[in-house]
Amino acid sequence: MSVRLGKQEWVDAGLRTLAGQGIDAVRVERLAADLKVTKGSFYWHFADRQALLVAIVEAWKERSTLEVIQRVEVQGGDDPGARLWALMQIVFSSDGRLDQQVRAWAAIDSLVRRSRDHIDRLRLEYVRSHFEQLGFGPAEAEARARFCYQALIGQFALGRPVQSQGDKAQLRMLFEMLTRA
Amino acid sequence: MSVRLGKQEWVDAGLRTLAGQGIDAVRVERLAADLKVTKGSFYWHFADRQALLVAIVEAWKERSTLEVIQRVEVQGGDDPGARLWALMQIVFSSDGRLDQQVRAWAAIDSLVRRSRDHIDRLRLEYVRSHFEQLGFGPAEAEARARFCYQALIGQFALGRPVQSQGDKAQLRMLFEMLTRA
DNA sequence: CCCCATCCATACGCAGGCGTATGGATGGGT
DNA sequence: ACCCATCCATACGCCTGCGTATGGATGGGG
Repeated sequence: MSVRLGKQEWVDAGLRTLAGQGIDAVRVERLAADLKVTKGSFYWHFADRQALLVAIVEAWKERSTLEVIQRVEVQGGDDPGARLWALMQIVFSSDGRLDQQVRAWAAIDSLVRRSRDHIDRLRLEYVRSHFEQLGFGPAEAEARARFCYQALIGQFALGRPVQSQGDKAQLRMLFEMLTRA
Repeated sequence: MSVRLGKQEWVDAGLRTLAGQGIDAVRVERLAADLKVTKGSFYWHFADRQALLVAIVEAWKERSTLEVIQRVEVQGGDDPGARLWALMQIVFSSDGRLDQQVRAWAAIDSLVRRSRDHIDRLRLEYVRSHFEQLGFGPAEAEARARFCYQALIGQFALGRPVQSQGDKAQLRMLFEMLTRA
């Protein structure tokens, strides 16, 4: 045999399909074709399709936030302003298709909605802490963090990641607007 | 007979289902059950499912923007600042589920993507004109409008329309941040 | 060497959804 | 009264996808 599969490969394939085609394209026979096996393999690793969907949400929860935070901690340095700017640059130029499809899914499935809410709270708290370190009061930090995070998610939904030089200039304007007392 | 149906009823039912369950739940036999007819009716009015989907996108394009602009023109008054504030209040407290599902759909279907891009340009231009009337230069107005619009779309994706008094206070902070020189 | 655990292929029944074919029902015009 | 256009119901064939049952392949431990 070439390679035996584990649950992980199925979850990864599911995440790829979810990001590109939406949750409804995540079907076991389709993934099996992508992985060049039959669904006999799938039903060895999973009880049913729903079990895969749950595993996909869990994987999204684990990966979606931690990896960004880690990149920020590495690139950002000590200054909270610099860290916030690094965070915005990283996250505003990232893909976001997976995030968007998870959200569309959350609007339909209440289980996914709970996971999304949890992740949103984590991320918002992370952003909020930066504004707090910049000296803003509780209400101000909360509002600015929310606006910053909403603008990010909105950019995902608009389907236009920051790439051009003009986009970057606009992003800098946003940063300065958000950090100006 | 109770009432004979036209294309309009099917499109309306499609929009309702799209907003609540996503585009993949928009299936002709399902809508037929909702409308208490059989799909014999559907295939009288439409060539196939794809024709309905096209009609749904067109209906979204027509309704999604004009009705908001009309409400703003009525409520807003003459002052561009007041009109912008009215726009934000109206639109940030609206539902947004349809908008979100259209965007998730646009991420998959290139035809829908073109319609979405068109609508986004229209709305952005409308918001931008307000900032221009407030005295901001081209680049400033463009950037502020974009962030305002992104924050709105992001709120839709977060699934939390403005309702509480605290939400409203935060929205006011956003307004003042966006309109402050 | 062989046996058992692990992993996958094949084949089946079932359900849901698409599109078509055909026949009824209804109502307005003449 | 009749007829025709409009609209809908019913029934069918087809395909896709889920979940199950069963048997085959592979590889490591006794």
